[in-house]
Amino acid sequence: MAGEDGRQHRYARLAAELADRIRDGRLPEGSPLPSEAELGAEYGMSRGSVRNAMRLLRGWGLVRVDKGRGAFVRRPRRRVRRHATERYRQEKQLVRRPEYERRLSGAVEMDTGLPHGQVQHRIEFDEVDAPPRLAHVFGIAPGTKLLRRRYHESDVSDGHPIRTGYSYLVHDVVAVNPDLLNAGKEPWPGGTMHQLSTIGIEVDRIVDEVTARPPMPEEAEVLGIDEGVSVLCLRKISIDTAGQVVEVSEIVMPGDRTELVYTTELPRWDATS
Amino acid sequence: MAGEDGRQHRYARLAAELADRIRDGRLPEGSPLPSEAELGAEYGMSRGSVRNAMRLLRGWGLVRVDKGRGAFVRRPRRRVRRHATERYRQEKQLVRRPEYERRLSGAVEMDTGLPHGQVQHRIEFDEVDAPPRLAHVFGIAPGTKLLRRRYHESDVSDGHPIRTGYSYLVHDVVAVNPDLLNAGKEPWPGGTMHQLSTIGIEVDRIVDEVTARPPMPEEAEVLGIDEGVSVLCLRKISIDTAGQVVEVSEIVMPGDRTELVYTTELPRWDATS
DNA sequence: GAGTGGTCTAGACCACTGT
DNA sequence: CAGTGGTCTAGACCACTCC
Repeated sequence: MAGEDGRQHRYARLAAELADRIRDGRLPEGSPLPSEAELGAEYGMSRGSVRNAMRLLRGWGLVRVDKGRGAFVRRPRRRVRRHATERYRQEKQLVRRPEYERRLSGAVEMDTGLPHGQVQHRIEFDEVDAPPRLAHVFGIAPGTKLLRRRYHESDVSDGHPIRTGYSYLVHDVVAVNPDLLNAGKEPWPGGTMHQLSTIGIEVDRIVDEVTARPPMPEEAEVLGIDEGVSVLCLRKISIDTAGQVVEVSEIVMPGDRTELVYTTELPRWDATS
Repeated sequence: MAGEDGRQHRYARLAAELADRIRDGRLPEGSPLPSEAELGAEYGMSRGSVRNAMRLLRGWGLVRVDKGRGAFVRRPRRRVRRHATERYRQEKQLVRRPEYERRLSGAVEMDTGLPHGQVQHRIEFDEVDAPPRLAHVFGIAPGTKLLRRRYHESDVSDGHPIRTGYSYLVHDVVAVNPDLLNAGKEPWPGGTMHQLSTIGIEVDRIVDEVTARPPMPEEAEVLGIDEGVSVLCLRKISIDTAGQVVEVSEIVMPGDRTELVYTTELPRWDATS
């Protein structure tokens, strides 16, 4: 796998060489790499080529770089496992529970898979005209007023951002309950599904669309990742019992510390129900 | 969003500028970009900086580069939508259908969401000793012999690779039916779930773990994407009715043309069943 | 102030594409 | 053949961190 590829570019070979050193422990976790200048001298390459190698290593998640300090072997990131399937079902069940109970098992914590109280939350509300891509999903006219809620969530223990994104609701639909337009009411005990229940909406199913891409510069900054790392994009579409799309969330998560988990139960062959 | 960020680096500004030109149609789909030399002259930047900008644009999926020809505005890729939830349920139901029917609705086609007959398939079999990460998932001793099946799938219409990856089965378990060790029997009508049914295994549920990262060089080559594009990684774990893990698939898909779709049905509040 | 990585420059050679 | 992007070099200045 990491053989002697004679016909490779120098920077790719250097990256592979360093990756091997890291994987077999010759460069242990947390230890500093030689500086770019040193590597250049050691391997007889210009700094530009060394930097190309470093770009690969950072993308692979093997190396972290602190500006002004140096490059370090990254300890494998603890991934936040987001058990989407179970989490959605729990959130719906929770809607029917009393408020003190909803308060205890915050929807946000379920969402991220982190222990209770471990998630720091930030929300901003505003209103936007539905762009075509959203109007199409909601089945409404482009330009219809939407309530847009921007979320930032981060892990309290290390301050690392976990996800950021937008949740969209049709403004005039949720305006029936003015509390839903009030950012001061967030985080709402029981989450969005409970919010929707206050205006008589029961969510019937949730469709998650998952894609991946490199981060836009702004996302890289907000999520605290660098250019070379991927992001997981989740578009979560909630559909009510009438088949109407009631919420669309567009969520961006750092690819190097996120894992989305979906469970599909399969009907038994011998089951009669 | 694409405002005048005065304090940005030159290559980032150039990338943003070109991205704007593309998004508002001044650089239409399929049209060639100015060459790196021309851009450098036009904006008074060195070629290195222009290349940094191009690297961003390629990562964002806005620009495709043909070596020796030039850079072109990429038409948005038609994404292959993989309806995982429905696909798994269909595959299980299909197991109970007669062979001619299984043959018609090939599991592979369901898997990719492409029309029937649109998927080109390649498979290689071999045997490996279970590495710790797989032994742990299977609940077996590290070193236990596994049957490893490597898949390559591509779209017949344009030849683009769709996914590649490995499927692992415990060798001694599937060896009960020698046909399952025979690569010549692939593609198997009805897919892996039917294969497992021939040795008395009923799959009860499937757990999908989804992550994202930049491609390894070998994956970039196999999938026909370049360094800057992300890959979606899917680890699919099949669990039988006894709770035993029976198959682990590790699949890599090009992030710029793949979309994973999961549907979560939520029990009705007023339902009695 | 010395060392680090991030950016930028101005050259060079190469493999590949079109003609 | 000329033109393209991919690689590589040898310099430079900057902002930042650590001492």
